Amino acid sequence: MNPEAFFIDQLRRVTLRWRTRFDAELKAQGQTLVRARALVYLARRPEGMTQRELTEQLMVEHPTMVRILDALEEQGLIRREPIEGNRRANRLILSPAALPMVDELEAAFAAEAHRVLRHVPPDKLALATEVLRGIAEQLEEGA
Amino acid sequence: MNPEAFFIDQLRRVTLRWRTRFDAELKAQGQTLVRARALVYLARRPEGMTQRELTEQLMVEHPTMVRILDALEEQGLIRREPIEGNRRANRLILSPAALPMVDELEAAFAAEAHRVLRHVPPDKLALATEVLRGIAEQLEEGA
DNA sequence: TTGCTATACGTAGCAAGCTACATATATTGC
DNA sequence: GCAATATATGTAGCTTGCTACGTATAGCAA
Repeated sequence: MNPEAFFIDQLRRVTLRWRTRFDAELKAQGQTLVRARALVYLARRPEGMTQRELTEQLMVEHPTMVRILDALEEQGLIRREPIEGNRRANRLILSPAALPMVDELEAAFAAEAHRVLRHVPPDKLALATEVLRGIAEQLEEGA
Repeated sequence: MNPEAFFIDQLRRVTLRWRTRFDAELKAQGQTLVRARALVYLARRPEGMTQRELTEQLMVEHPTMVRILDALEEQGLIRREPIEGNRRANRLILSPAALPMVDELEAAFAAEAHRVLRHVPPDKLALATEVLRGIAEQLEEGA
């Protein structure tokens, strides 16, 4: 296998394994990786944000977001609130009940990330990150 | 966001964007990224292999593989052949009709990979690959 | 040989990606 | 002001991941 193909294989491998591991860890709390990410991003913005903004930050397509939010709303962790003066957008607000869970999720995420990445020297991690960021931009330019 | 979290975000971003792009390119041929990968691996082994072997090579779980193979069999590109002396395993065989498509797919994959990765210097790509491989192993050890 | 365990494949059902299409509301340009 | 366009959200339906469970066959050990 050529180096480019092998790189792509490893990418897929790590991304999926990470998701699987984290989903398994969160299962007890009834959460998943993406839903946890959504909650964490929302917690950083107490004044709330629209679905569109959250969709961009999480880098998913909007139908995916709709379902994530449906699930979180069902769990009583967020609500979609009408925005005065803008009847097509919603403001997403974290329920007070969600705050302790968000702290737990954030801690679990950081701990797990560190457990998985602890053997990677910081300079190599930085370089790999930079390579990935460059590729992502290349992909998003459509080029 | 801390460097570890940012790294993980970039990982997900690149992996998904790559899959989306490649799926879109293959749509005209009625194929997808995983199915193409399956065909390419099978083409490298004219004597065929069992589902278990292919499952390991593609790094998916076996129910995922079952569905991929169902689709490919439906398209007439492969067949599951009984193995003499082993009544539980199947030998997967590529149909002769699939060979030209496999060549196309392999060429498309290589071309697209190169288009996306051409701006990454080989030494950096190698380093990033090595980082990813290390992380994957860490993840697979369960540690 | 008989029964336990391991292996190979399959089915069911869920989550999370995606595209394509639908609906309602804003915005903009004439 | 009205028509055309753009934006925000939602729905439908597909693929690909996964886990959990089912079934048949192989292998091994008492």
